[in-house]
Amino acid sequence: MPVDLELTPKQKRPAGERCCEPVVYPDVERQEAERMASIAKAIADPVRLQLVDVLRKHAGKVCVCELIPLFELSQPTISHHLKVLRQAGLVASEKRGLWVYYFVVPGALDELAGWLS
Amino acid sequence: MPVDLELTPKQKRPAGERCCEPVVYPDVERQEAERMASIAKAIADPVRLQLVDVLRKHAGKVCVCELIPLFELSQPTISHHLKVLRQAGLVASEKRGLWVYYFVVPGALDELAGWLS
DNA sequence: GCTCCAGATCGACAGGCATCTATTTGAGTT
DNA sequence: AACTCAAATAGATGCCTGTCGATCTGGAGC
Repeated sequence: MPVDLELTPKQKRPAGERCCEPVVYPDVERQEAERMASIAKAIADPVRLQLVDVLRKHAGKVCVCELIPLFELSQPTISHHLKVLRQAGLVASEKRGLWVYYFVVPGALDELAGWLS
Repeated sequence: MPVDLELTPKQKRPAGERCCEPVVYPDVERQEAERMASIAKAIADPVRLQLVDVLRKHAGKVCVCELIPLFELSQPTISHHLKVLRQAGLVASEKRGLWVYYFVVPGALDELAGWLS
């Protein structure tokens, strides 16, 4: 995403005319925006948002086999969504015997939550 | 997105065995999840996130011509991103003479912000 | 009317994504 | 070793999305 935050000089405008306030620029830097956007992207799917919701509300760690029947989706699809969440750093997993337990990474949502509020 | 929140019966498991807690389900209903996911999707792009950031931090309304030079992107691309934000109900616009002014719709981020915190 | 400018829309293209079925992996169990 | 089961991976498919250049729209001013 080629975003440039070095403010490029304002476009020429008819002499003495402005359409609004002088110059406006984001408080949030590009890197920060990219980080938060990637978190937002991870929860930008209803299934993933609900997965995170379940994991958050449930204090402990939750087994994948408990998550699958919550949705009318195939096991690989749920596995895929969990992978997306893992790669975004939002959740992590731990294998115990045959089963794999997922949990929300503490603080992972904080930056975005802070910006939104 | 075919998400079913009617909890489907748990899968069969070897008698007397469970991998974890009985049953877990989301606090957030499907409709709610879809609404919040669509908001998340709108800010799931660094450019759009920064656009919202500018509009939020800047109390008043901001002219499109002020937004364009903030990014190294073509005018149609910025226009497209603003349209996405508009369709998500996150921003609104108002035409005054030649120029179009955008602003954040009050409260539009509240539901998602609340869930995240 | 004609011209000029700001912004939106159109059409195209490349890359990304959600979903599926089929298969593989890896840990227990017999 | 052979079998079973949970979860991950692979590969395919159809749709969605970010970007661009070109064009359209509609208000201002001559």
